Amino acid sequence: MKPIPSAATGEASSKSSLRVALVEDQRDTRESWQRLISSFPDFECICTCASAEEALRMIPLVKPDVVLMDVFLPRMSGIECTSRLKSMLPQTPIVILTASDEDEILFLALESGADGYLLKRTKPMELRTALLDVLNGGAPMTSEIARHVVASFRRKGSGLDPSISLTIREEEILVLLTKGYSNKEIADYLSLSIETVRSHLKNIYTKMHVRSRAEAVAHYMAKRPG
Amino acid sequence: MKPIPSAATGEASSKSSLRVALVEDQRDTRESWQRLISSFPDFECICTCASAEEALRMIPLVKPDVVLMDVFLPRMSGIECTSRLKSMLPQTPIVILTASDEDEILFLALESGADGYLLKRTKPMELRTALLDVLNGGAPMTSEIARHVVASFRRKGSGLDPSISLTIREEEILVLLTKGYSNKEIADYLSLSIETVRSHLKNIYTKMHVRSRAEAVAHYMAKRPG
DNA sequence: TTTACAATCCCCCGAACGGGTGAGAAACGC
DNA sequence: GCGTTTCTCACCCGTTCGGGGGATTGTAAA
Repeated sequence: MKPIPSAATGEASSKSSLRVALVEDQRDTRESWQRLISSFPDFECICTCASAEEALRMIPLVKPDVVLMDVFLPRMSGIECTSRLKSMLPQTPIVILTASDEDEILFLALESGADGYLLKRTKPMELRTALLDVLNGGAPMTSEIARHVVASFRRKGSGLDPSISLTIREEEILVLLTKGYSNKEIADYLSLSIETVRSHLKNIYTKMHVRSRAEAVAHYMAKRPG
Repeated sequence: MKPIPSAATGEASSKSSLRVALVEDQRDTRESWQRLISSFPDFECICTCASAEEALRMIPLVKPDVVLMDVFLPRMSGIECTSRLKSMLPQTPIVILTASDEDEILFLALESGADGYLLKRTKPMELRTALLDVLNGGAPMTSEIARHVVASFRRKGSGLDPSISLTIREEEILVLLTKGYSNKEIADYLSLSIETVRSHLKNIYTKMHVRSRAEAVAHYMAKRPG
Protein backbone atom coordinates (compact mmCIF):
# COMPACT_ATOMS: atom_id res chain seq x y z
CA MET A 1 0.00 0.00 0.00
CA LYS A 2 2.88 2.36 -0.33
CA PRO A 3 2.58 5.03 -2.96
CA ILE A 4 4.83 4.43 -5.90
CA PRO A 5 7.82 6.71 -5.88
CA SER A 6 7.48 8.00 -9.39
CA ALA A 7 10.01 10.14 -11.15
CA ALA A 8 7.14 11.28 -13.29
CA THR A 9 5.19 12.68 -10.38
CA GLY A 10 8.15 14.62 -9.17
CA GLU A 11 8.77 15.98 -12.63
CA ALA A 12 5.16 16.99 -12.92
CA SER A 13 5.12 18.97 -9.72
CA SER A 14 8.28 20.83 -10.69
CA LYS A 15 6.72 21.76 -14.00
CA SER A 16 3.36 22.19 -12.30
CA SER A 17 1.72 20.50 -15.25
CA LEU A 18 0.78 16.86 -15.81
CA ARG A 19 2.12 15.54 -19.06
CA VAL A 20 -0.33 13.14 -20.67
CA ALA A 21 0.25 10.86 -23.64
CA LEU A 22 -2.69 9.63 -25.67
CA VAL A 23 -2.86 6.52 -27.84
CA GLU A 24 -5.93 6.29 -30.03
CA ASP A 25 -6.24 5.39 -33.69
CA GLN A 26 -9.50 7.13 -34.50
CA ARG A 27 -8.59 10.67 -35.47
CA ASP A 28 -11.81 12.30 -34.33
CA THR A 29 -11.77 10.58 -30.98
CA ARG A 30 -8.11 11.29 -30.51
CA GLU A 31 -8.49 15.00 -31.13
CA SER A 32 -11.54 15.24 -28.95
CA TRP A 33 -9.74 13.55 -26.05
CA GLN A 34 -6.77 15.78 -26.67
CA ARG A 35 -8.90 18.90 -26.45
CA LEU A 36 -10.61 17.62 -23.34
CA ILE A 37 -7.36 16.90 -21.54
CA SER A 38 -5.77 20.18 -22.56
CA SER A 39 -8.79 21.97 -21.19
CA PHE A 40 -8.02 20.75 -17.69
CA PRO A 41 -5.89 23.18 -15.69
CA ASP A 42 -2.42 21.77 -15.07
CA PHE A 43 -2.85 19.11 -17.74
CA GLU A 44 -0.88 18.98 -20.93
CA CYS A 45 -1.35 16.52 -23.76
CA ILE A 46 2.26 16.24 -24.85
CA CYS A 47 2.00 13.29 -27.16
CA THR A 48 -0.72 11.80 -29.31
CA CYS A 49 -0.13 8.49 -31.04
CA ALA A 50 -2.33 7.04 -33.74
CA SER A 51 -0.98 3.51 -33.42
CA ALA A 52 0.65 1.12 -31.00
CA GLU A 53 3.84 1.23 -33.03
CA GLU A 54 4.01 4.99 -32.77
CA ALA A 55 3.29 4.76 -29.07
CA LEU A 56 6.13 2.32 -28.50
CA ARG A 57 8.48 4.64 -30.39
CA MET A 58 7.37 7.98 -28.98
CA ILE A 59 6.29 7.39 -25.43
CA PRO A 60 9.63 6.08 -24.12
CA LEU A 61 11.21 9.23 -25.54
CA VAL A 62 8.81 11.84 -24.17
CA LYS A 63 8.31 10.00 -20.87
CA PRO A 64 4.84 11.28 -20.02
CA ASP A 65 3.46 11.29 -16.48
CA VAL A 66 0.57 9.11 -17.52
CA VAL A 67 -0.60 7.28 -20.64
CA LEU A 68 -4.17 6.99 -21.84
CA MET A 69 -4.47 3.93 -24.06
CA ASP A 70 -7.27 2.83 -26.32
CA VAL A 71 -7.77 -0.93 -26.47
CA PHE A 72 -8.77 -1.33 -30.07
CA LEU A 73 -5.80 -0.43 -32.21
CA PRO A 74 -5.24 -1.69 -35.75
CA ARG A 75 -2.23 -4.04 -35.78
CA MET A 76 -1.20 -4.36 -32.18
CA SER A 77 -3.86 -4.15 -29.50
CA GLY A 78 -3.71 -1.64 -26.70
CA ILE A 79 -3.30 -4.57 -24.33
CA GLU A 80 -0.17 -5.78 -26.04
CA CYS A 81 1.06 -2.22 -26.34
CA THR A 82 0.48 -1.65 -22.64
CA SER A 83 2.39 -4.77 -21.81
CA ARG A 84 5.37 -3.65 -23.87
CA LEU A 85 5.33 -0.09 -22.63
CA LYS A 86 5.24 -1.38 -19.08
CA SER A 87 8.42 -3.32 -19.66
CA MET A 88 10.09 -0.15 -20.88
CA LEU A 89 8.53 2.32 -18.47
CA PRO A 90 7.39 0.30 -15.48
CA GLN A 91 6.83 3.41 -13.37
CA THR A 92 4.62 5.23 -15.84
CA PRO A 93 0.96 4.64 -15.10
CA ILE A 94 -1.16 3.50 -18.00
CA VAL A 95 -4.91 3.89 -18.02
CA ILE A 96 -6.92 1.84 -20.49
CA LEU A 97 -9.76 3.60 -22.24
CA THR A 98 -12.39 1.60 -23.98
CA ALA A 99 -15.96 1.59 -25.07
CA SER A 100 -16.22 -2.10 -24.28
CA ASP A 101 -17.38 -3.54 -21.03
CA GLU A 102 -16.43 -7.10 -21.92
CA ASP A 103 -15.00 -8.96 -18.96
CA GLU A 104 -12.49 -10.74 -21.12
CA ILE A 105 -10.91 -7.51 -22.32
CA LEU A 106 -11.00 -5.98 -18.87
CA PHE A 107 -9.11 -8.86 -17.34
CA LEU A 108 -6.59 -9.02 -20.14
CA ALA A 109 -6.02 -5.31 -19.65
CA LEU A 110 -5.45 -5.64 -15.95
CA GLU A 111 -3.13 -8.57 -16.52
CA SER A 112 -1.15 -6.61 -19.06
CA GLY A 113 -0.20 -4.24 -16.31
CA ALA A 114 -2.65 -1.41 -16.84
CA ASP A 115 -3.07 0.74 -13.76
CA GLY A 116 -6.60 1.81 -14.43
CA TYR A 117 -9.48 1.02 -16.69
CA LEU A 118 -12.06 3.54 -17.76
CA LEU A 119 -15.00 3.42 -20.08
CA LYS A 120 -15.03 6.00 -22.84
CA ARG A 121 -18.36 7.22 -21.63
CA THR A 122 -16.64 8.35 -18.43
CA LYS A 123 -17.52 11.94 -17.64
CA PRO A 124 -14.83 14.60 -18.16
CA MET A 125 -14.49 15.38 -14.49
CA GLU A 126 -14.23 11.69 -13.65
CA LEU A 127 -11.43 11.38 -16.17
CA ARG A 128 -9.58 14.23 -14.53
CA THR A 129 -10.05 12.69 -11.09
CA ALA A 130 -8.91 9.35 -12.44
CA LEU A 131 -5.74 10.82 -13.89
CA LEU A 132 -4.89 12.49 -10.60
CA ASP A 133 -5.78 9.30 -8.83
CA VAL A 134 -3.45 7.11 -10.82
CA LEU A 135 -0.61 9.55 -10.33
CA ASN A 136 -1.06 9.21 -6.60
CA GLY A 137 -0.70 5.48 -6.80
CA GLY A 138 -4.40 4.72 -7.02
CA ALA A 139 -6.04 2.34 -9.44
CA PRO A 140 -8.86 4.26 -10.97
CA MET A 141 -11.80 2.41 -12.37
CA THR A 142 -15.36 3.38 -12.80
CA SER A 143 -17.95 1.83 -10.55
CA GLU A 144 -19.10 -0.16 -13.53
CA ILE A 145 -15.66 -1.65 -14.00
CA ALA A 146 -15.14 -2.26 -10.31
CA ARG A 147 -18.40 -4.13 -10.36
CA HIS A 148 -17.08 -6.53 -12.98
CA VAL A 149 -13.93 -7.10 -11.05
CA VAL A 150 -15.90 -7.84 -7.92
CA ALA A 151 -18.17 -10.17 -9.86
CA SER A 152 -15.19 -12.12 -11.12
CA PHE A 153 -14.25 -12.92 -7.54
CA ARG A 154 -17.76 -13.92 -6.70
CA ARG A 155 -17.97 -16.45 -9.49
CA LYS A 156 -15.83 -18.89 -7.64
CA GLY A 157 -18.12 -19.26 -4.60
CA SER A 158 -19.21 -22.86 -4.12
CA GLY A 159 -17.58 -23.59 -7.41
CA LEU A 160 -19.42 -25.51 -10.00
CA ASP A 161 -22.09 -25.28 -12.54
CA PRO A 162 -25.20 -25.60 -10.41
CA SER A 163 -26.67 -27.88 -13.04
CA ILE A 164 -24.21 -30.63 -12.15
CA SER A 165 -24.49 -31.72 -8.56
CA LEU A 166 -21.66 -33.81 -7.26
CA THR A 167 -22.12 -35.78 -4.08
CA ILE A 168 -20.09 -34.95 -1.00
CA ARG A 169 -17.69 -37.76 -1.68
CA GLU A 170 -17.31 -36.80 -5.30
CA GLU A 171 -16.61 -33.18 -4.49
CA GLU A 172 -14.10 -34.32 -1.88
CA ILE A 173 -12.28 -36.44 -4.41
CA LEU A 174 -12.43 -33.69 -7.02
CA VAL A 175 -10.74 -31.32 -4.63
CA LEU A 176 -7.96 -33.84 -4.11
CA LEU A 177 -7.65 -34.09 -7.88
CA THR A 178 -7.02 -30.36 -8.00
CA LYS A 179 -4.10 -30.88 -5.62
CA GLY A 180 -2.58 -33.14 -8.25
CA TYR A 181 -3.01 -36.37 -6.29
CA SER A 182 -2.99 -39.73 -8.07
CA ASN A 183 -5.72 -42.31 -7.59
CA LYS A 184 -3.53 -44.25 -5.20
CA GLU A 185 -2.72 -41.15 -3.16
CA ILE A 186 -6.39 -40.26 -2.94
CA ALA A 187 -7.25 -43.81 -1.92
CA ASP A 188 -4.63 -43.76 0.82
CA TYR A 189 -5.66 -40.32 2.00
CA LEU A 190 -9.32 -41.28 2.28
CA SER A 191 -8.61 -44.85 3.38
CA LEU A 192 -10.44 -46.28 0.41
CA SER A 193 -9.75 -48.91 -2.19
CA ILE A 194 -8.21 -47.55 -5.34
CA GLU A 195 -11.13 -49.10 -7.17
CA THR A 196 -13.55 -47.00 -5.17
CA VAL A 197 -11.68 -43.88 -6.09
CA ARG A 198 -11.74 -44.92 -9.72
CA SER A 199 -15.43 -45.54 -9.44
CA HIS A 200 -16.14 -42.09 -8.04
CA LEU A 201 -13.90 -40.58 -10.65
CA LYS A 202 -15.89 -42.19 -13.43
CA ASN A 203 -19.07 -40.68 -12.06
CA ILE A 204 -17.39 -37.30 -11.71
CA TYR A 205 -16.20 -37.40 -15.30
CA THR A 206 -19.66 -38.32 -16.51
CA LYS A 207 -21.31 -35.53 -14.56
CA MET A 208 -18.74 -32.95 -15.60
CA HIS A 209 -18.60 -34.12 -19.19
CA VAL A 210 -14.86 -34.53 -19.20
CA ARG A 211 -12.63 -37.44 -20.09
CA SER A 212 -9.53 -37.01 -17.95
CA ARG A 213 -8.39 -35.83 -14.56
CA ALA A 214 -6.50 -32.91 -16.07
CA GLU A 215 -9.65 -31.78 -17.83
CA ALA A 216 -11.65 -32.12 -14.63
CA VAL A 217 -9.08 -30.08 -12.74
CA ALA A 218 -9.02 -27.46 -15.47
CA HIS A 219 -12.78 -27.08 -15.54
CA TYR A 220 -13.12 -27.08 -11.80
CA MET A 221 -10.40 -24.51 -11.22
CA ALA A 222 -11.49 -22.32 -14.07
CA LYS A 223 -14.78 -21.83 -12.25
CA ARG A 224 -13.02 -20.69 -9.14
CA PRO A 225 -10.59 -17.85 -9.73
CA GLY A 226 -8.80 -17.64 -6.45
CA MET B 1 -23.56 -3.84 -16.65
CA LYS B 2 -27.18 -3.33 -15.82
CA PRO B 3 -27.98 -1.75 -12.51
CA ILE B 4 -29.46 -4.21 -10.07
CA PRO B 5 -33.17 -3.68 -9.68
CA SER B 6 -33.27 -3.49 -5.94
CA ALA B 7 -36.39 -3.48 -3.85
CA ALA B 8 -34.33 -1.75 -1.24
CA THR B 9 -33.48 1.18 -3.48
CA GLY B 10 -37.10 1.68 -4.33
CA GLU B 11 -38.04 1.62 -0.69
CA ALA B 12 -35.38 4.14 0.06
CA SER B 13 -36.49 6.63 -2.49
CA SER B 14 -40.09 6.41 -1.33
CA LYS B 15 -38.97 7.09 2.21
CA SER B 16 -36.40 9.56 0.90
CA SER B 17 -33.94 8.21 3.45
CA LEU B 18 -31.30 5.51 3.07
CA ARG B 19 -31.56 2.90 5.79
CA VAL B 20 -28.15 1.69 6.85
CA ALA B 21 -27.32 -1.27 9.08
CA LEU B 22 -24.02 -1.39 10.88
CA VAL B 23 -22.18 -4.45 12.16
CA GLU B 24 -19.22 -3.70 14.42
CA ASP B 25 -18.23 -5.27 17.71
CA GLN B 26 -16.18 -2.42 19.18
CA ARG B 27 -18.61 -0.20 20.98
CA ASP B 28 -16.70 3.05 20.50
CA THR B 29 -16.15 2.47 16.84
CA ARG B 30 -19.74 1.40 16.33
CA GLU B 31 -21.15 4.51 17.93
CA SER B 32 -18.79 6.76 16.10
CA TRP B 33 -19.76 5.24 12.75
CA GLN B 34 -23.38 5.47 13.74
CA ARG B 35 -23.06 9.16 14.49
CA LEU B 36 -21.21 9.73 11.26
CA ILE B 37 -23.82 8.01 9.13
CA SER B 38 -26.72 9.70 10.89
CA SER B 39 -25.06 13.04 10.23
CA PHE B 40 -25.40 12.56 6.49
CA PRO B 41 -28.58 14.05 5.07
CA ASP B 42 -30.97 11.34 3.89
CA PHE B 43 -29.10 8.65 5.77
CA GLU B 44 -30.49 6.75 8.68
CA CYS B 45 -28.69 4.20 10.81
CA ILE B 46 -31.59 1.90 11.54
CA CYS B 47 -29.75 -1.02 13.00
CA THR B 48 -26.49 -1.49 14.86
CA CYS B 49 -25.28 -4.97 15.62
CA ALA B 50 -22.44 -5.82 17.96
CA SER B 51 -21.93 -9.33 16.65
CA ALA B 52 -22.36 -11.50 13.58
CA GLU B 53 -25.04 -13.48 15.37
CA GLU B 54 -27.04 -10.37 16.11
CA ALA B 55 -26.58 -9.23 12.53
CA LEU B 56 -27.91 -12.50 11.15
CA ARG B 57 -30.94 -12.21 13.43
CA MET B 58 -31.72 -8.53 13.03
CA ILE B 59 -30.76 -7.58 9.50
CA PRO B 60 -33.11 -9.95 7.69
CA LEU B 61 -35.93 -8.45 9.79
CA VAL B 62 -35.20 -4.77 9.31
CA LYS B 63 -34.13 -5.21 5.68
CA PRO B 64 -31.80 -2.21 5.40
CA ASP B 65 -30.87 -0.63 2.10
CA VAL B 66 -27.22 -1.29 2.70
CA VAL B 67 -25.08 -3.05 5.29
CA LEU B 68 -21.75 -1.86 6.60
CA MET B 69 -19.83 -4.84 7.94
CA ASP B 70 -16.68 -4.98 10.00
CA VAL B 71 -14.41 -7.91 9.17
CA PHE B 72 -13.06 -8.68 12.61
CA LEU B 73 -15.92 -9.94 14.72
CA PRO B 74 -15.49 -12.19 17.78
CA ARG B 75 -16.97 -15.61 17.00
CA MET B 76 -18.01 -15.44 13.39
CA SER B 77 -16.00 -13.28 11.01
CA GLY B 78 -17.56 -10.52 8.97
CA ILE B 79 -16.69 -12.55 5.89
CA GLU B 80 -18.69 -15.54 7.02
CA CYS B 81 -21.47 -13.25 8.18
CA THR B 82 -21.53 -11.52 4.79
CA SER B 83 -21.74 -14.86 3.06
CA ARG B 84 -24.73 -15.92 5.16
CA LEU B 85 -26.51 -12.61 4.91
CA LYS B 86 -26.07 -12.71 1.15
CA SER B 87 -27.86 -16.05 0.99
CA MET B 88 -30.76 -14.53 2.88
CA LEU B 89 -30.78 -11.09 1.31
CA PRO B 90 -29.03 -11.43 -2.03
CA GLN B 91 -30.21 -8.03 -3.20
CA THR B 92 -28.98 -6.08 -0.21
CA PRO B 93 -25.58 -4.58 -0.84
CA ILE B 94 -22.95 -5.25 1.81
CA VAL B 95 -19.88 -3.10 2.16
CA ILE B 96 -16.96 -4.45 4.12
CA LEU B 97 -15.22 -2.06 6.45
CA THR B 98 -11.81 -2.88 7.77
CA ALA B 99 -8.63 -1.43 9.05
CA SER B 100 -6.66 -4.15 7.31
CA ASP B 101 -5.21 -3.93 3.87
CA GLU B 102 -4.22 -7.57 3.71
CA ASP B 103 -4.77 -9.02 0.28
CA GLU B 104 -5.93 -12.30 1.71
CA ILE B 105 -8.79 -10.72 3.63
CA LEU B 106 -9.72 -8.49 0.74
CA PHE B 107 -10.08 -11.41 -1.63
CA LEU B 108 -11.98 -13.52 0.86
CA ALA B 109 -14.33 -10.60 1.34
CA LEU B 110 -14.94 -10.17 -2.36
CA GLU B 111 -15.48 -13.90 -2.74
CA SER B 112 -17.96 -13.95 0.11
CA GLY B 113 -20.17 -11.71 -1.97
CA ALA B 114 -19.37 -8.30 -0.53
CA ASP B 115 -20.28 -5.50 -2.90
CA GLY B 116 -17.69 -3.05 -1.75
CA TYR B 117 -14.63 -2.89 0.41
CA LEU B 118 -13.54 0.19 2.28
CA LEU B 119 -10.75 0.93 4.67
CA LYS B 120 -11.76 2.36 8.02
CA ARG B 121 -9.58 5.33 7.38
CA THR B 122 -11.85 6.26 4.50
CA LYS B 123 -12.90 9.88 4.73
CA PRO B 124 -16.48 10.64 5.75
CA MET B 125 -17.45 12.08 2.40
CA GLU B 126 -15.93 9.12 0.62
CA LEU B 127 -18.02 6.83 2.77
CA ARG B 128 -21.14 8.71 1.81
CA THR B 129 -20.25 8.58 -1.86
CA ALA B 130 -19.50 4.88 -1.53
CA LEU B 131 -22.87 4.17 0.04
CA LEU B 132 -24.68 6.00 -2.72
CA ASP B 133 -22.47 4.25 -5.22
CA VAL B 134 -23.27 0.77 -4.04
CA LEU B 135 -26.98 1.52 -4.05
CA ASN B 136 -26.69 2.45 -7.69
CA GLY B 137 -25.15 -0.89 -8.52
CA GLY B 138 -21.54 0.24 -8.25
CA ALA B 139 -18.78 -1.56 -6.45
CA PRO B 140 -17.16 1.01 -4.26
CA MET B 141 -13.62 0.56 -3.19
CA THR B 142 -10.98 3.01 -2.28
CA SER B 143 -8.13 3.61 -4.65
CA GLU B 144 -5.93 1.75 -2.26
CA ILE B 145 -8.15 -1.30 -2.41
CA ALA B 146 -8.58 -1.09 -6.16
CA ARG B 147 -4.83 -1.04 -6.40
CA HIS B 148 -4.61 -4.36 -4.62
CA VAL B 149 -7.23 -5.88 -6.83
CA VAL B 150 -5.39 -4.70 -9.90
CA ALA B 151 -2.15 -6.04 -8.51
CA SER B 152 -3.73 -9.44 -8.02
CA PHE B 153 -4.50 -9.59 -11.70
CA ARG B 154 -1.03 -8.55 -12.59
CA ARG B 155 0.48 -11.34 -10.54
CA LYS B 156 -1.27 -14.00 -12.49
CA GLY B 157 -0.44 -12.38 -15.82
CA SER B 158 2.86 -13.96 -16.66
CA GLY B 159 1.85 -16.72 -14.34
CA LEU B 160 4.48 -18.71 -12.64
CA ASP B 161 7.05 -18.72 -9.99
CA PRO B 162 9.69 -16.51 -11.52
CA SER B 163 12.30 -18.98 -10.35
CA ILE B 164 11.14 -21.50 -12.94
CA SER B 165 11.34 -20.17 -16.45
CA LEU B 166 9.52 -22.14 -19.09
CA THR B 167 10.32 -21.57 -22.73
CA ILE B 168 7.71 -20.11 -25.09
CA ARG B 169 6.85 -23.54 -26.39
CA GLU B 170 6.61 -25.03 -22.96
CA GLU B 171 4.35 -22.30 -21.70
CA GLU B 172 2.21 -22.74 -24.80
CA ILE B 173 1.84 -26.44 -24.16
CA LEU B 174 1.18 -25.87 -20.48
CA VAL B 175 -1.69 -23.58 -21.36
CA LEU B 176 -3.18 -26.29 -23.55
CA LEU B 177 -2.80 -28.70 -20.64
CA THR B 178 -4.94 -26.38 -18.57
CA LYS B 179 -7.65 -26.70 -21.20
CA GLY B 180 -7.69 -30.41 -20.51
CA TYR B 181 -6.16 -31.45 -23.82
CA SER B 182 -4.46 -34.84 -24.22
CA ASN B 183 -1.01 -35.20 -25.71
CA LYS B 184 -2.48 -36.20 -29.03
CA GLU B 185 -4.83 -33.23 -29.09
CA ILE B 186 -1.98 -30.87 -28.28
CA ALA B 187 0.15 -32.44 -30.98
CA ASP B 188 -2.61 -32.03 -33.54
CA TYR B 189 -3.32 -28.48 -32.45
CA LEU B 190 0.30 -27.41 -32.73
CA SER B 191 1.04 -29.65 -35.71
CA LEU B 192 3.72 -31.52 -33.84
CA SER B 193 4.61 -35.12 -33.28
CA ILE B 194 3.11 -36.59 -30.14
CA GLU B 195 6.65 -37.44 -29.14
CA THR B 196 7.62 -33.79 -29.25
CA VAL B 197 4.76 -32.91 -27.01
CA ARG B 198 5.79 -35.65 -24.60
CA SER B 199 9.31 -34.37 -24.69
CA HIS B 200 8.27 -30.83 -23.81
CA LEU B 201 5.99 -32.17 -21.13
CA LYS B 202 8.84 -34.01 -19.47
CA ASN B 203 10.81 -30.79 -19.32
CA ILE B 204 7.82 -28.91 -17.97
CA TYR B 205 7.30 -31.49 -15.23
CA THR B 206 10.94 -31.33 -14.28
CA LYS B 207 10.95 -27.55 -14.10
CA MET B 208 7.69 -27.41 -12.18
CA HIS B 209 8.59 -30.27 -9.88
CA VAL B 210 5.41 -32.20 -10.62
CA ARG B 211 4.80 -35.72 -11.82
CA SER B 212 1.57 -35.57 -13.76
CA ARG B 213 -0.43 -33.33 -16.05
CA ALA B 214 -3.15 -32.91 -13.44
CA GLU B 215 -0.59 -31.72 -10.94
CA ALA B 216 0.88 -29.32 -13.47
CA VAL B 217 -2.56 -27.93 -14.25
CA ALA B 218 -3.35 -27.59 -10.56
CA HIS B 219 -0.14 -25.73 -9.79
CA TYR B 220 -0.38 -23.51 -12.81
CA MET B 221 -3.99 -22.55 -12.27
CA ALA B 222 -3.54 -22.03 -8.56
CA LYS B 223 -1.11 -19.24 -9.40
CA ARG B 224 -3.61 -17.51 -11.62
CA PRO B 225 -6.89 -16.73 -9.98
CA GLY B 226 -8.45 -15.94 -13.28
C1' DT C 1 34.74 -21.72 -33.01
C1' DT C 2 33.08 -24.15 -29.55
C1' DT C 3 29.44 -24.41 -26.32
C1' DA C 4 24.78 -24.23 -24.92
C1' DC C 5 20.11 -24.47 -25.42
C1' DA C 6 15.68 -24.77 -27.72
C1' DA C 7 12.84 -27.46 -30.55
C1' DT C 8 11.94 -31.37 -33.04
C1' DC C 9 11.51 -36.46 -33.28
C1' DC C 10 12.18 -41.67 -32.07
C1' DC C 11 11.93 -46.24 -29.14
C1' DC C 12 11.11 -49.05 -24.92
C1' DC C 13 8.81 -50.15 -20.76
C1' DG C 14 6.04 -50.32 -16.77
C1' DA C 15 2.62 -47.89 -14.31
C1' DA C 16 -1.47 -45.25 -14.29
C1' DC C 17 -5.64 -44.15 -16.29
C1' DG C 18 -10.51 -44.39 -18.41
C1' DG C 19 -14.49 -47.22 -19.86
C1' DG C 20 -17.51 -51.00 -19.28
C1' DT C 21 -19.96 -54.05 -16.22
C1' DG C 22 -21.51 -55.82 -12.05
C1' DA C 23 -22.63 -56.09 -7.15
C1' DG C 24 -23.23 -55.66 -2.00
C1' DA C 25 -24.29 -52.58 2.08
C1' DA C 26 -25.96 -48.47 4.16
C1' DA C 27 -28.85 -44.45 4.24
C1' DC C 28 -32.68 -41.64 3.00
C1' DG C 29 -37.35 -40.65 1.34
C1' DC C 30 -42.00 -41.94 0.94
C1' DG D 1 -41.52 -51.84 3.77
C1' DC D 2 -39.61 -50.54 -0.82
C1' DG D 3 -37.21 -47.88 -4.13
C1' DT D 4 -33.50 -44.62 -4.84
C1' DT D 5 -29.22 -42.86 -4.09
C1' DT D 6 -24.71 -43.11 -2.25
C1' DC D 7 -20.68 -45.39 -1.11
C1' DT D 8 -18.04 -49.21 -1.47
C1' DC D 9 -15.30 -52.75 -4.12
C1' DA D 10 -13.93 -55.91 -8.07
C1' DC D 11 -12.26 -57.56 -12.82
C1' DC D 12 -11.15 -56.94 -17.77
C1' DC D 13 -9.27 -54.40 -21.50
C1' DG D 14 -7.14 -51.12 -24.28
C1' DT D 15 -5.08 -46.50 -24.17
C1' DT D 16 -2.48 -42.94 -22.28
C1' DC D 17 1.02 -41.34 -19.54
C1' DG D 18 5.62 -40.63 -17.35
C1' DG D 19 10.51 -41.84 -17.13
C1' DG D 20 14.53 -43.49 -19.26
C1' DG D 21 17.36 -43.50 -23.00
C1' DG D 22 19.15 -41.04 -27.58
C1' DA D 23 19.32 -38.17 -32.12
C1' DT D 24 19.13 -34.07 -35.18
C1' DT D 25 18.80 -29.29 -36.48
C1' DG D 26 19.34 -24.31 -35.89
C1' DT D 27 20.37 -20.30 -33.34
C1' DA D 28 22.56 -17.64 -29.92
C1' DA D 29 25.87 -16.87 -26.63
C1' DA D 30 30.65 -17.33 -24.89
